[in-house]
Amino acid sequence: METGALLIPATLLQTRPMNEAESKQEPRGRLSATDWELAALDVLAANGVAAVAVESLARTLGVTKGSFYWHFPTREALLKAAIDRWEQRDEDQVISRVERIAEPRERLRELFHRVSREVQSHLVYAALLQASDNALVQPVIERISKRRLALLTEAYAEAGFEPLAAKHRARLAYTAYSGFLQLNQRHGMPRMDQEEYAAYVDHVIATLVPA
Amino acid sequence: METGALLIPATLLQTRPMNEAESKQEPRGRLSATDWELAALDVLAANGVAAVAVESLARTLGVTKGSFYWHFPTREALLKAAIDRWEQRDEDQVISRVERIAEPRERLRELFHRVSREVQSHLVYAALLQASDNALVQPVIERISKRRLALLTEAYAEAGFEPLAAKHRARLAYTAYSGFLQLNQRHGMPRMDQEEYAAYVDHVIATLVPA
DNA sequence: GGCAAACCATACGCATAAGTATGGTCTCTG
DNA sequence: CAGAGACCATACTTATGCGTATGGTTTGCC
Repeated sequence: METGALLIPATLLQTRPMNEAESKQEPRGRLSATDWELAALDVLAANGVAAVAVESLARTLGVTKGSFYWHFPTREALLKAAIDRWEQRDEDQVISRVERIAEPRERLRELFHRVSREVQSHLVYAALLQASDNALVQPVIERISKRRLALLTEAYAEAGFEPLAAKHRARLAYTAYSGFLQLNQRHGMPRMDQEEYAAYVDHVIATLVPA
Repeated sequence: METGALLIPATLLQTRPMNEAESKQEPRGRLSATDWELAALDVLAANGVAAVAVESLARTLGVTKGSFYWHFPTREALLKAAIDRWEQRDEDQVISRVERIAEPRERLRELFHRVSREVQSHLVYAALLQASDNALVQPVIERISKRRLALLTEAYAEAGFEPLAAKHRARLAYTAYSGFLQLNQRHGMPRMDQEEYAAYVDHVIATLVPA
């Protein structure tokens, strides 16, 4: 049903062909709405919601505002389009991918590992969390939280937890996840290296997933 | 151990005498720098860092900008003063208070309970976390994170954890804490009622603190 | 090759919020 | 009770960033 590497957003891995001098001005002919959305996701992941500004984006795309307002009526529209794209492309695929695993404990372990594998792929989510007071992103992260929480809760329930205990453990796991994102991306806490990080993930799994 | 009153910042509980019509304009004579700092902490807790604006603050204090710029050279100065006040008043007291408990497991449990007792008292910290990209608050939350993480790590180590395991468990506990703040204050996730919340805290303690 | 439509540049308007300049009023103290 | 310093109001200036108006250039297509 799905193809392999779709888990990781193209924008985050720079899969998009880096044809001309990508650093700044890259005058690759005309632009489409999609180009703007991808660029928006890039700066969203790198610098947060507030950094998604039309004049700034236009500069990095080698054009001016005039271009932008042909493709989008407003900045909000771009933000919404970009977030929608991200949400459907990444979010839905993580869910559907993990949901297929029958054994609940294995499903949980896989979920934790997936989340940990490519931290980069969660920069957008971290940025959205950070800007959750924004009227546009608030419903998004609320929706995503509900969905992921439900996934976790069900897995724990299937793994033998009492309904309430499953709910609590799911909440614990999910808050640990988003707290980790918040404290590691772009600030705070001493950054971990690769093996320390792997060891940490193992510890989390050992602690939060029943043997 | 119900000394909890000191835990909760005065600003959050409105301990300050509510002499005249506090809702809006409250013309209580002249103002001091401290008044501005307390008011700043109020809106900081209620509406985040961005909401700490001088004209807005002036309105709620019943004065104009002219007053503000007599007490402070800049908005940043106010923010720094307010955060400093909060950090020293609240943060130091939680630490020093909990550090006195000799038994490590009891110390951990007390820490979790303290944190959970008055969610209100952590609105400021949640607001700071949210604005951690701000150049002023970034070092603050970094400093606080290090301190709290060290406290947790030491407690786990004393409780018999291997050094690395203690570090990991501490990180897990701390990220769960800040993730919880992030997802509950002012957005996201369905709000919990009182008893569900208490049950959740118990679950967290049972899961993260060794028996 | 010429005309629409798609795409873009330039030059504005406008709102917000910080910060400045200047002069007023209160209050304490000698 | 008078003057000095503390406190505040009013009226600016300035910077940023969204959005608009208008016209220019490119591209697909007959």
